Amino acid sequence: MPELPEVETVRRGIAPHLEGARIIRFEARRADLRTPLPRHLAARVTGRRVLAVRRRAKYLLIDLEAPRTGKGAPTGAPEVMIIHLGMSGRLLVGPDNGAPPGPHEHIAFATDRGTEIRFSDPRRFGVLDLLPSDAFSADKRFAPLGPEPLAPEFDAAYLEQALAGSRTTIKAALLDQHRLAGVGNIYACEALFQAGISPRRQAGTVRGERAARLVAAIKDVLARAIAAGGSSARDYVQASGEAGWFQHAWAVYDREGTPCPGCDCGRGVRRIVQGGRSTFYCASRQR
DNA sequence: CGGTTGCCCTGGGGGC
DNA sequence: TGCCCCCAGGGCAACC
Repeated sequence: MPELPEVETVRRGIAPHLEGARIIRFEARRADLRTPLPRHLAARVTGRRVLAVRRRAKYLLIDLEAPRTGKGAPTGAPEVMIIHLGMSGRLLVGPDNGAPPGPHEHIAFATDRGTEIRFSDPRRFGVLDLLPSDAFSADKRFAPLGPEPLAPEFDAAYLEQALAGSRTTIKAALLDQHRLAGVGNIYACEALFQAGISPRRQAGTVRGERAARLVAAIKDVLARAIAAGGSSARDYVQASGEAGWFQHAWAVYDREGTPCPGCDCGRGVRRIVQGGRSTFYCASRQR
C-alpha cells in the first residue's frame, strides 16, 4: 500500500544505486501493467545515464540524460521515467547475477555498477511511463496535483482555502490529489485521528485551529512514517526482504474493534465506508 | 462544475 | 475440503 512515505522510502533506497549510473540492460516481460508500457521502452532506455531519482506525490521520477553518440554529442532529449507502484508494486534491488525472475517480476533493469532493479507487482496496478522532461509539468497526471504535504507552502492558510465551501467529507477531500498530493487512505485515517477530526465532517468546516491541527497532524504522520521506513530500508533493498511498510503499527487503520489508543471511551475503533473505501476512526475522540 | 460511482487487476481470506 | 465471492488499493473517465 505505498503512499507518499513508502514511495519516499523506496526513492531513498534506490537513489544511491541509480544516480550517476548507466542503464546497460532493460527487460519488460509483458507489454502492460495497469496501462500499456511505452513502445520500444527497452531500446529507448538502454544506454542512458540516470541523473536523479525524485518523487512527486506517489510517483517516482527517474531523470534520464539525453541519449548521446560515442563522442558525447546529444542525439535526443532528456526524458523522465515515471513509476507508480499501485497497491502491490515493489522495487527490489540486488546484484545483477542472472537469478531467474519471480512470477510477478514484470520488469528488470541493470546498471553499469552491477546492480539490478526489478519491478514486482502481483496486482498490476502499477504504471511505468516515459516522457520528455520538458513535457512533465504540462502532463495531465502532474499538472493538476496539489502541493506536497511536507512542503512549507502546505500550511493552514492553504488548506483552509483548498477546502473552502466544499460540501464533501474531509476524508474524501484529503484523498483528492488535486487539493493535496500523496496522502492515501491509510494516512488520511491516521492524520484525522491524530488531529481529532471526524472523517465525516464537512470539508468546508475545517477552518482556523482545526485546519492548523490537521496540517500539523498530516506532516507529523508522514514524517514519522518516512523515519520508520528509513530504519527498515535494508528490508526492501534486498530482493528477499518483505516491504518495510507492512510492519507499521497504525493507530486506527485496519484496527476495527480494538480499543481506541487515544482515549478510554470504550467504544473502540469504528469502520465505516466512505466513497467505497474503508475509514477507521474513534467516534468519541474525533469530532 | 463539484461530487460520486465504477472500472481497471488479482491474491487471499471469509463464508457457505 | 473446496469453491465462489468479495475486498483491498490509486487514478481516471463517466455520470449526475
